[in-house]
Order: sequence, then C-alpha cells, then structure tokens
Amino acid sequence: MSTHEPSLAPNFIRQIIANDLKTDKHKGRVATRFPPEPNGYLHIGHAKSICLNFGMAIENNGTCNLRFDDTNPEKESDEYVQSIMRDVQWLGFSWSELRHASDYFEQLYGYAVVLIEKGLAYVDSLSAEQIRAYRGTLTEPGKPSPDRDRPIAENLDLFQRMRAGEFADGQYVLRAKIDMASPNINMRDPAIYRIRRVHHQRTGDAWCIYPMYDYTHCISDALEHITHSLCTLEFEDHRPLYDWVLEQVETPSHPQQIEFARLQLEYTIVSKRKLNLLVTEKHVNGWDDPRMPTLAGLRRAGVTPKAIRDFCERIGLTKQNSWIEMGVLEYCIREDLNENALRVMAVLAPLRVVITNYPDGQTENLEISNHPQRHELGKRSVPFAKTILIEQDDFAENPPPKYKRLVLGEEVRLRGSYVIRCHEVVKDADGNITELRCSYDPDTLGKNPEGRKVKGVIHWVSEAHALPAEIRLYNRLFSVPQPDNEANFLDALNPNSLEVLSDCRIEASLAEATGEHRYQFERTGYFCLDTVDSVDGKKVFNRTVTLRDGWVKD
RNA sequence: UGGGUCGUCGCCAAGCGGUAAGGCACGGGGUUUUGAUCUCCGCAUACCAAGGUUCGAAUCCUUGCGACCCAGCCA
Repeated sequence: MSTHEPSLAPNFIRQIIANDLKTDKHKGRVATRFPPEPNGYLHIGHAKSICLNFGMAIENNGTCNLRFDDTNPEKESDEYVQSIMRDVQWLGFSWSELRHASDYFEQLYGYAVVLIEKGLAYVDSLSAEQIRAYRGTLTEPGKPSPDRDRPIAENLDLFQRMRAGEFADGQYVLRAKIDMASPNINMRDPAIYRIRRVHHQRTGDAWCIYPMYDYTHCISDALEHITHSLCTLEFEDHRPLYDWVLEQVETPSHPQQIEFARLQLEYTIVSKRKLNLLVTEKHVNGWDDPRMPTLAGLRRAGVTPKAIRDFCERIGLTKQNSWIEMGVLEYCIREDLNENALRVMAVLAPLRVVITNYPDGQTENLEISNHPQRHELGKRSVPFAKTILIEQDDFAENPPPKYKRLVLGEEVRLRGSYVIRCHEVVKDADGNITELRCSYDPDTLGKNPEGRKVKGVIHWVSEAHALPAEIRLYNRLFSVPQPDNEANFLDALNPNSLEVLSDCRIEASLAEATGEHRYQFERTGYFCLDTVDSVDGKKVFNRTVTLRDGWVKD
C-alpha cells in the first residue's frame, strides 16, 4: 500500500514565499506564527491556518511561533490556552517559540507613547456611542472628535493616568490619529487602547488598559521578526492600518500581511459564539463531542491528525470564498483509516444463528488477518462455535433485487469462517424473527466450495465469546449544508446526529482495545474506543465515519 | 450609492499570451472471503458576460454583471 505524501500543489502563498526567497527579501528567512485568541477551542477552520503557518515554516526550514492573541481578557481563559496547546501538538506541530501578545504589553505601551509624542495618537473622551456616531458611514466621511487636537502634553498625561487607573472603564480611549474621512473605515482614527478593569489570565491585575488587535498584532509580528503574517480575508482592509502603525514606530521589522480565504465546510459551523451555544445549551455533550467540528471533537471521533493535515492540503489555498463538501473530509479520513485501521468484527443489531450440524460445545479458534492487504499487521484468533450472532440486516425473508446476503435456502460466507446455508426461520408469537437455523459446510474453511460460487460475505461473532458494547453512530450535526444561513441555526440541527446502540456484541479480541488504535468493524465503518465513557464490562465505541457504500439499491 | 476582494466542471483547484492539470463527487468495466480497498475508463471546444488588442486570449485592455468583507472601546 502506498504511503506517499500528497504532492504539494502550488498556491499563491507558496509562490510569494518562493519569490521572496529568490530575491532574498528576508535574508533567506521564513518566519510565521499561528496567533489564536484563547477564547474558545480550536476547530477544523483553525486547522487550515495551523497547517498553513507551520507548513510554510517546515517546508522552508523556517520558524513558526505559537502566539496567543490575549488582548481581551474578558473572553479569554487558561482553559482555552491549555486546549489550544494540546490541539496544536496533537495535530502534529511543534512551535519554535511560545509567545503571548501580553508579553509585549510594556513595549506596546511604549510605542503608544511614541505615537502620542509624534502627534499621531490622542486620548478621546467620547463615549463608545459617540465615537460610532462620529465615525460616519460607508458612504459619508466621519467628523473629528472635539479631543482630536488635544495638546501632546495633555495626551501624554492622560494616557499615563489611564494606565495608573485614575479613570473609570470606558471613560477614555486612546485613538490613532489618521484620517476621519478615509474611505476605509478602519483608518478613521481607530481606538488602540481601552480601559478595562478585568483580571488577565497571564498578567493578572498589572494592567487596567489593554491594547486593541489592530495595534497589537502588527507590532507583535514585528517584534518576533515574522516575515509572512498570514491571516484570513476579513483582515484585508485592516492591512493599511497594519502597515500604518509599523511605519510610524520603529520596530525591528515590517512583516508582510497576506490574506487567504478561511475554510467553510458544509454541514458545520465554526463560529465560536455558536459552538459555545451548542455546548452551554447542551445540544452536544461538550467541546469534545464527536459531532463537534473542534479538533477535540474530531479527535474523540477517531479522526487522525494525518487525515486532517491531508485535508488541509487537498482543499487548496486561495482568496476565493468557497465551500468544501463534507465528502472531501470523509475521503481523507477513510484513506488514512483504510490503510491503518485493524479489521475486527462487531454485530450492531444481533440475530442468533444456530449451526445445527456443528458439534455441541465445540469451539474453533480461527486465525483471521488484521488487514486484508497489510499482512505485516498480523492475525488474531477469533472463536467460532455452534451459536453465532449476525447482523439483522444480513438476513432477509423478502430480499430486494441483487441482495447478496443470507436468505432462506441459500448460502453465504461467514467472514474468515465457513459457508453456511439457512434452513429455517424461527419466529416469536408476534412474527419477529428470533433465530435462524443453518448448516455449515465443513469443507469451506479457507477455500471456496466446489462447483458453486458464494457471492455474499457477512460478519459474525460467537454468542458465547462476544463482549457486550455500546456503539455510538454519529451523523452530521446539521441537516442543511450551510446552517449559518438559517434564521436560527439551531433549527437546522439534525435530530438524528447520534444513534446510541447499547446492546451490541463485539469480538473477543476487542477486550484489549485501546484508545490508540483505530478499528474497522468490517462492513460497517471505522470506529475507535471512547476512552472517556468506556467502563469495565462495557466498552463504548464511536463511529468515526462509515465505509463507502457503493451498493446501488434498485 | 464609499472602500477592499473574488468570479475556470456538481464541489475544490492548477493555469501567469501559445491553444483547459489534478483531487473530491458522479457514471461504467475488472479484481476481491468487507456491496470496502485496489484497478481501468468516462466526465469543461470551454474559463461570469459583452466588446477590443493579438497570428494566437482563461491569461492583456474596456465596459458591464454577480458574490463576499468593512461603520466593536472583539479578534
């Protein structure tokens, strides 16, 4: 089986970097950063950015820092910091340096003083509402605040006293003095510092003023000597501000901001607010619920880091707003799991089958390959006995056309075992099928019967040896491709996103199942052990993804 | 009706003036003790539209049309 890495497709950022390297723009350096705000869990959309930033660094022998953009303590917490570090590492990346925007608070303050001294920033006493009113609209220019021409010395004094805690939250704000008539609203004297008496998860109560994103991000990038500052499209019209700040203050470098389109995946949402709502209103069971598009959720569902990395490479990188079909992610998951998952048998909805001509009390330990192609993965022993369990769906009294499983009077192959023929259907008083009575052909173990072909192959477990298990079948969380477009995204929740099967039977070898392994329950899908909810005597398995089903029913 | 960005196959996406890569999806054939995998084949005379430049245009120019983003003391 091939394990070749997908070839690295050209994309506009790779081209820019390659060109910068060629022209020696940054002395051969490539330095990127992944800059999450610790206000939520990382999701599949972040994965695209992580793979991009770390990927560019790895490909070019550069560096990539993990930098927490922790300038708004109201929404941030250490829980998120910890989860983000864990998820980045789980995805397979190691940061060059761990940084925090809050590491730069003192320097940021110093640069702000410089801005004031240069007459490029002023302390404004307008309220938030007034600032909004003064800002103008998309088609009308804004008008200057009465404080816009406050003398430098006064600004300096006020800003120092803002830091010292002399004023109430919201009483003053420091604004960059740029252009109230700019067609780019971001340039209409944006606020760069606000007063907030909020405990910061890292700096504690050392500060009561906090710098804003636009002011902080560019300087943080510059202080870290980032060469390529990669961000999403919505920051495109913030770029003039990014550049303006770095042109006014003397930072050690001036990184280039490059914007790309964020990931939009069908049947999911990635808005932090909405994900948070799903968790707090208990529409899902936590941030790591396998239905969540969070990395924690994908991990618990059994999705591998490799599959996600492959996905992020496959979807490409452009400036076009686009929607990726779920099928692409599923393909990537299946591709990895097909190659690496151990094959085992599990019966989700059991139907008893008695092999009438098999000796009472006899058990055969059949050696069955753990992988049909990769024989180096070895074999396992699977007990076979007179009474076995098969899937209810694998027997039909009135089979549809082209049905190739078990029907009355016909034969079917038991995976890794014998060919059996069904002779009798046993029913209860209500007409429900309770048992099948079959015979086996002793001469079909490891070979085809002579003179006839048996098309169907079904999975099974020995009733006496099988272990009970709970199997959770996960389906897409939403029933429409773009839940964000709904008036209320909660209305688009798929009511059948989780089916819990609590009375399944799994083959005995799974007694030793661990969370490290991925399994293919033959013919039903890929599963992994849920290490959180499994208990002694009853293991819980999560379905990662179904097997592709090419059976076109007529 | 201000500014920014984007329009190539159902969904992504190469292409950078020399005559439409690739992947997913889909359809069909073969192998198969998983209706899986694997494998073979098919799948845009056409690049938002209309003009223009050129021997030659998805690529250059013009004019339209459509979509997305921006008026937080969020990031």
